[in-house]
Amino acid sequence: MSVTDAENTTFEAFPKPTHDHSQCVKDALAKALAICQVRGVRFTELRKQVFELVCASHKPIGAYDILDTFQKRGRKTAPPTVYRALDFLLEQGLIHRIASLNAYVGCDFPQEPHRGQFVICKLCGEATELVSHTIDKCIAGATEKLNFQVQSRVIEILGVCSVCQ
Amino acid sequence: MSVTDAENTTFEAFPKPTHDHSQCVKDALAKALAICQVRGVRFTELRKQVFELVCASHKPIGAYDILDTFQKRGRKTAPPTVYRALDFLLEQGLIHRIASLNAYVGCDFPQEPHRGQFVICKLCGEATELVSHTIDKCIAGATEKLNFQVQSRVIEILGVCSVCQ
DNA sequence: ATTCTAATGTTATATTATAACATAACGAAT
DNA sequence: ATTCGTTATGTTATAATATAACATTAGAAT
Repeated sequence: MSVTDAENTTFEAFPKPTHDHSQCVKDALAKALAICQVRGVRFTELRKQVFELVCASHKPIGAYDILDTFQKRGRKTAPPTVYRALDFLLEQGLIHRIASLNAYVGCDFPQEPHRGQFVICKLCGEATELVSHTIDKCIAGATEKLNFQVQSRVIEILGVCSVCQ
Repeated sequence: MSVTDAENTTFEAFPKPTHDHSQCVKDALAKALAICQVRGVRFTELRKQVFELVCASHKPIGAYDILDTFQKRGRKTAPPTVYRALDFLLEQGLIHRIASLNAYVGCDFPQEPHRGQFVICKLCGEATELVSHTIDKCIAGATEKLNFQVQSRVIEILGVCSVCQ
């Protein structure tokens, strides 16, 4: 469940190992499908399967992990197939790329475009997404002073989550 | 020259193409040398040369660019040689890695350990380092609520700098 | 001088990502 | 329903980034 605090930061609580993940996947799929329909873009079977694998856990997953899974399932797949599906999902804001891990994770707030902010546990690998308007404002303040036009941002906080401590 | 603003953000003005860069390099080398002496770690010739190449501009540089330069100079070098020197410089906080570019850039504030925050121009490639305590506090606030122990952070802001607009 | 450790050299390979071109599937217009 | 143009996927090859594992060399400490 997502939470919004006094500083106007929205975040998912760090996913408990016991949570009903099948529900997460179901929800994510339903949202993704709806978004693609509204936008008139095609949520093809390939894209759906890649999305499902990315959403299979809250741990960012590598492109080659996805590739391996496809191959283990007997589907003969090459890297571009996976990367193209990932690119589509990134463009639609359905997933995010974690630059510090070269990995991909489902977006918790796909309805509206935003710049991802992540908190990632180095022990269990779980990632939680923040949408902190305070961080946004702060960065906006610093970049305005530099007269810098922001296009994209990478904000990834690595450490140990509450569950793993 | 570094600047500190009302929000307690320290930053270098975006480097003008005309600035006297040889002075930047000289200063960086002197600082690095002093730091290594104090810490009793060896600023070897290889490390110095890699550091000089990283500091040769304010644009983050790739490991293989460094490798190519060494090879063009007639020095027979293999990737691990470069990566080990980069690892040393990273450990000592003399350079930072830019995860979104797979590249390395000199640290503007090597004296004290800190987590880098970068503003990077996609057109000219120049990077400027921020040390914003406001961003620090904001992230600390969000992570405390999650009961998350921060170990490291990646903050990279990409866009168009004042010079390139 | 000897010895231990840290640094570098060397070879091979792992990991992540894209270029370039071929084929197939789909949607729109006739 | 057929044709046509576009988008998506398949296929082959290769580029770009990074590390493992082991050998050798150079420094520092005794």
